[in-house]
Amino acid sequence: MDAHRLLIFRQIAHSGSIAGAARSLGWTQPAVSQHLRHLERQVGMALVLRRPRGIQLTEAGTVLLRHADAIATRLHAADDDLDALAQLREGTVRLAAFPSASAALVPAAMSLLAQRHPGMDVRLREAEPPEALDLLATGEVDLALTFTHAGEHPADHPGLVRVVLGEDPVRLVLPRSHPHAHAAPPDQPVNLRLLSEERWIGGCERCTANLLQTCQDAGFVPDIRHSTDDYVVTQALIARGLGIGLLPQLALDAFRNPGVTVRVAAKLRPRTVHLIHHREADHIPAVRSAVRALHDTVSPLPPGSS
Amino acid sequence: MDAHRLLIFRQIAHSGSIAGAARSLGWTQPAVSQHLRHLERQVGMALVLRRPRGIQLTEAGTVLLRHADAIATRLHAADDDLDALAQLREGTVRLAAFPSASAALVPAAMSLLAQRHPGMDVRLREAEPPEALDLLATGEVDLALTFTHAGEHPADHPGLVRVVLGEDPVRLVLPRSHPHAHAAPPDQPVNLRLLSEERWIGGCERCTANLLQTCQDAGFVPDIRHSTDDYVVTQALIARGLGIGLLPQLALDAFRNPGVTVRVAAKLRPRTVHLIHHREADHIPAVRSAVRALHDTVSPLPPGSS
DNA sequence: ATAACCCCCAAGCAATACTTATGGCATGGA
DNA sequence: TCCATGCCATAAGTATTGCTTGGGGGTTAT
Repeated sequence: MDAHRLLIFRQIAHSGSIAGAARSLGWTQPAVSQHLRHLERQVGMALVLRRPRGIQLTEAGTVLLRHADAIATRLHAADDDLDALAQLREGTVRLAAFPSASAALVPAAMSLLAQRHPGMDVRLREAEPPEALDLLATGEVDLALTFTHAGEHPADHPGLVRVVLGEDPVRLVLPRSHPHAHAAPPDQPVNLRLLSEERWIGGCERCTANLLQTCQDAGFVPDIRHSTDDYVVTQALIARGLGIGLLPQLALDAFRNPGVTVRVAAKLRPRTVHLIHHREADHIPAVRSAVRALHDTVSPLPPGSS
Repeated sequence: MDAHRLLIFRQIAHSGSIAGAARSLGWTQPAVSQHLRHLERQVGMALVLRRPRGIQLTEAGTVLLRHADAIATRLHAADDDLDALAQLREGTVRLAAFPSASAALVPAAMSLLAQRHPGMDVRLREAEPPEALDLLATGEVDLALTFTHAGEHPADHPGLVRVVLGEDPVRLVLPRSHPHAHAAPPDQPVNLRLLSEERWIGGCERCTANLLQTCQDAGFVPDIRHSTDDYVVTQALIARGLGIGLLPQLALDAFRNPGVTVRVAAKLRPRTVHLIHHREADHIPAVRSAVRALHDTVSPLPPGSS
């Protein structure tokens, strides 16, 4: 059964004549006539009676018209649904992000997105970068927020595109009572070398690797006493004087223990935050708008553009 | 929304890859690939993600697939319905017939039809020939049984086909006690001239016209005392000796009053029974089968053929 | 009677649909 | 590691399809 011809037949049935259908289709009459003839040959039965003032449906034609109407309705429904997705009255984005971004960056972006497109549905899943990549590769999420530290070159998956969303500076975190906490103006970098005898707190696997690399650049090997990938725990330990550590600005934006002081330090290289998505993301409205919202959250529009 | 491409997309979605869809369609891979590209361009969104081992649906693709499946189901349902009509597991025929045919011929044909195609639905409407033609012309019935007397040439409507179904002999009907009722062997024609002084009973308008013509051929003008188009009434009148008349064999097959005798007579010309249908009737299975059944009822198959 | 409205058929041209040919990329086994 | 195999895409050529043009027949209304 040829769906296209079925819809032409529907036009014929509704307009009551072949010529009428041709008019409403913007065609000539023989064009429609030929389609009808082919359709009737295919089904092996007459679908209409040709009468002087137009056509009249046979029983088979009546039966077929019902189906044709149902199909036309479905096609319109499909158009409407796709239109809703295109105009972002609906649409889902599934996003995987690492913890500190999930806490600080993503909520802001989601809020911006909800404001722009109230009908959209954003779903966040917290995941460390390697897992986030897997989720993206298996299609469980549409977007992944990851980070790399300086010198790290990211593992790439086929079919995925990586764009730099921004830089996340790494800060030195000290107890409020620490001698270096207020030794100089807040914006003057601390020399890490002076902290080589401190007890340090490591973070996640890759953060700890970064800590080791940074200290090596500064000329010493840190004495890592504790390890946690939870920046609340890290700050709690620091506030109690159990060690000092490095934390990215995103984590500090998300949470700040009043018992700690944050300082910039020499040799601290920022980590890079990446946004990863499918090659086709530009052509998926919901994903595209989410990407835009994330970008706009990281680098807000210059003043004057509403 | 292009229904054809939508169904191709459905194949892609179900087979999980463009190449797979091409295989199941018997096409080459680029053919399917191009259709998908055109569809995606039309809807303005990506419908699938191209991944190394095949494709994966986007949100829009998932939405579209539901509609595509619904449409495919409808198309199959349409095929099934038409198939039922083609094979006469279903189907309706609306038939208009004049009274004596309705009583004698049509029930036999309907019974034959029911035996051949138990699922069929035949609907009879009794109507005199002129009305039957109108019903056919306005599409209220599919078939009309009419008759014409000798010399009458039938009014033709455009788009309708008239075929001769058979001849219906006209008989002389006398009271059982009438002098001519048994005056000679039953198959010897009576000379109408001998009945010129009788009282006659007329039938319907056209039957009465035929009576007048017949008598004129025989050389007299009949004395018509009563008129009825009901052959039961006619026979009741005759049985009571209130007149004599002419009746077609079909009417006598349908009903025979024991008080009358039927004779053949010279100059009596049979009436012709016509079957009228649309030009397209051959291509409407239900109508075609009804036409066949009527023919087979009038001229039964020669012995030896089941 | 002529105009207007149906419908059909046949032939020609233009758009579309499919094939062939080729290349890139990812995976899995020798 | 390299090659074989699977997926996909693009470009160009051909073949089919689809629509138009230009006939003609028929019925109805002015």
